Amino acid sequence: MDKQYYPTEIEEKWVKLWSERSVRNLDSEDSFSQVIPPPNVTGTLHMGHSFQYAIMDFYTRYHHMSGKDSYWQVGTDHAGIATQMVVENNLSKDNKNRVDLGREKFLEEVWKWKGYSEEKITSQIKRLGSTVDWSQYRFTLDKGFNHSVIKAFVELHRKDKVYRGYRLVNWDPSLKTAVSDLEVTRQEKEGLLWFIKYPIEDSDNFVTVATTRPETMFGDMAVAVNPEDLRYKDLIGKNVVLPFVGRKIPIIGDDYVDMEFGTGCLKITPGHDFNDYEIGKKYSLHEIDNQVKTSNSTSDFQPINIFDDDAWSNDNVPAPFNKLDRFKVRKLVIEKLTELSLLVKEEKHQISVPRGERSNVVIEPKLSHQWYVKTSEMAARANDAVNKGEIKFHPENWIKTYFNWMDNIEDWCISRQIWWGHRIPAWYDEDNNIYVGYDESEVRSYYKLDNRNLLQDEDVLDTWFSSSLWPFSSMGWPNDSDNFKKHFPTSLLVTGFDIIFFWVARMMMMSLEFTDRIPFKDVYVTGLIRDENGQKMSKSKGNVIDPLDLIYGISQDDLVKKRTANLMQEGIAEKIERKTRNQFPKGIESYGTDALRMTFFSLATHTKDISFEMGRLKGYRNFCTKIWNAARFIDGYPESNIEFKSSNSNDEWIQKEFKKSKAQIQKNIEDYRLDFAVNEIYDFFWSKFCDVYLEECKKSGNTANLRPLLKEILGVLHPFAPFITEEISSLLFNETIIQ
RNA sequence: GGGUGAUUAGCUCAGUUUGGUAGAGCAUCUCGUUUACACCGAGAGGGUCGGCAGUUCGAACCUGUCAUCACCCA
Repeated sequence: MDKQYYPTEIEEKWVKLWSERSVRNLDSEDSFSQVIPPPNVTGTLHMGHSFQYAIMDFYTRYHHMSGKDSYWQVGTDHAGIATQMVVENNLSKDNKNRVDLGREKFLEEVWKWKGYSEEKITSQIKRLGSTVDWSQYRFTLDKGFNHSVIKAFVELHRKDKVYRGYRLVNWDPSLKTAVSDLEVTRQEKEGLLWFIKYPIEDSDNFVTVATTRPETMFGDMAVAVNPEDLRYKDLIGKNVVLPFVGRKIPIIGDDYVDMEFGTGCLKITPGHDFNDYEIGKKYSLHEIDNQVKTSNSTSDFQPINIFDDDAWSNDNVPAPFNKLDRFKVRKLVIEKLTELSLLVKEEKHQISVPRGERSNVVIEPKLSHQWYVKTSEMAARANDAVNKGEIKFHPENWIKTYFNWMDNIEDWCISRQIWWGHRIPAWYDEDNNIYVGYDESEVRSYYKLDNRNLLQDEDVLDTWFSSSLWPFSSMGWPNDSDNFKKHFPTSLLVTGFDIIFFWVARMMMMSLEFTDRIPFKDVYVTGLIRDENGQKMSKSKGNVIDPLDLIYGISQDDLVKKRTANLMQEGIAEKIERKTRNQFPKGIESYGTDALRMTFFSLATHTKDISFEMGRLKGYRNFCTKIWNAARFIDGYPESNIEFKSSNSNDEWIQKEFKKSKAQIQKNIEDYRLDFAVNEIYDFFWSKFCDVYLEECKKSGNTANLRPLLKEILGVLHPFAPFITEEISSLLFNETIIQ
């Protein structure tokens, strides 16, 4: 044995072994199972993935060693919007774009990219020593998956739980697709509130409305005031004349209006604001002959849309304001209102700007036809399972976050106007009648259609729709596969708190809907890995650490190169370089996978922000060396008992301590407290086994129990540090720990 | 506006259903190269546990309140 432990070569040997065969106890009837949260095929894996996979691998190995058939479902996610964006960006470097290529050619390009990314990702998962079952690998857009997604959609539709609706959606004007509420992030910002005078019909008076979005005035269909508001009470029922447009719009009274805000007069733009939409619907606002009317019949409601798909003004907007980008429209509106002396003032105002999670472009609420999942009934069922304790969150506290969202859940918009994804199995005839089915011929027979022309919906499904089927679909559902029968529902789900809504909740709803069973029993919610200052790791902050660089080490120059390559923003490279050179004067040393794993375990506390700090890693690297050297020392005493036989007080003491530690570790593992568990094994091994027991053995010469004891300890240590324990086991005992 | 969480040693963090002497890793200091290990050993320093008030024989922990920060939902 070398004097020091050099992990990388040894690890690669075991990586090869574990990735070529599945680590399973197929004969066992006892199941432990989990599914990997399938990583997006958008690129490579980061610290957060490694962190979670370390935990998943821990439990897979732990339960495997207890004799169960421990099954870890592996796979990747097609990640619709995200992946399509990556490929589009790559194409744009060659001055090509999606539309020119056409749907078919473009999809070929995406599949090519998928292959590239998938290979990187799988090799990374392997490199961490993850004991997934590679023979069962799935992709969320493979043929079988498509079958289950179509089935899910069609069944939901036939149960009246999926419907097509025409309403306001969050529209991303750069991606030109609808996105769900969850895919919109809000940014607090100092903005302006404009006060605009609208002339009252047949009068010389005005009402002044306050708005943060003057450019939408062309879509205004009413002015609302609070009926209790003495200032405006008498105006209710009168009309104002919309400047530039001449449209007459009513002044309505509704207690939704906050009298304190602005002037107490609210312009109502149902086509471009979610709240206004609700008010517009309530009064069934509709335009006839340049005059907006109210009615009692909801079907009359007809919002005015003033923007195209790219958020440029359309023909409902008069010249010179039409055919312009929305921000130019705003500028021009302010200019012209000023000229007409209709602008009273502008005031600083905190606004929250909605942006697309992926594109970072300002979201424009837009009227369109989209597909929706009815969620209320499904959510109630999922909540039931949580309330009954069938599904448990660890830490328990996340249950609050879960309910906070589930209790206010809205219908889920699942159609996306992109190309990469599961095409929606809906067809339309020339009269725009809708037919939903497995394929065109099934549709024709199901609806008993003549040979009328049918066109399939161009849109694809939200990625999270397919992800929500992952726990059962990845195991073969709707077919009754062996894996599905044996390992579903799964035992454990390890995932980040950031996707409780996106994913965890939706899996619960879908699983109960389609299998009548919960998808998993325990949900281990992890925090998010951040840098040593608690900052999110991101390319633009230049603080990203690649887990592989911690395993292998990296020179300062290479690290700088890596962090400054392909930056989106200009001029930050220098700052990043300075910071990086300062923080890593000698680059990053090689620490090995076991040290990284144990560092992750020690960080798996009940906190949501996890600062990754090199000191920890160093501590566990030292620990690995300690393990190695202890084994090397013991290797020097070949005379040995076969089993531990207590013959003096030192033996008795260590036996007692070991028993205590084992019990403590087991409890911690069952409680999902790997931070406690790894502390315990560290303390036992170093402070008790090495510092006390080993030293006593040296003094007394009673060394016959060292080998059997070490062997037992290696077993306990294995799920924490699989590589070094296997290596020592094979060197000293000529056998492997994991069979 | 509603909700959640955080504030403990120079740094990063623990503090385990139920209050009882404040812990770890890294960093620092002293001594030590006696054959497992200097990625080591022996030892040391370092904390009014965010502030205030309360409950209690006793509070980092329970209650109230204030402050600062972070995140989520609208």
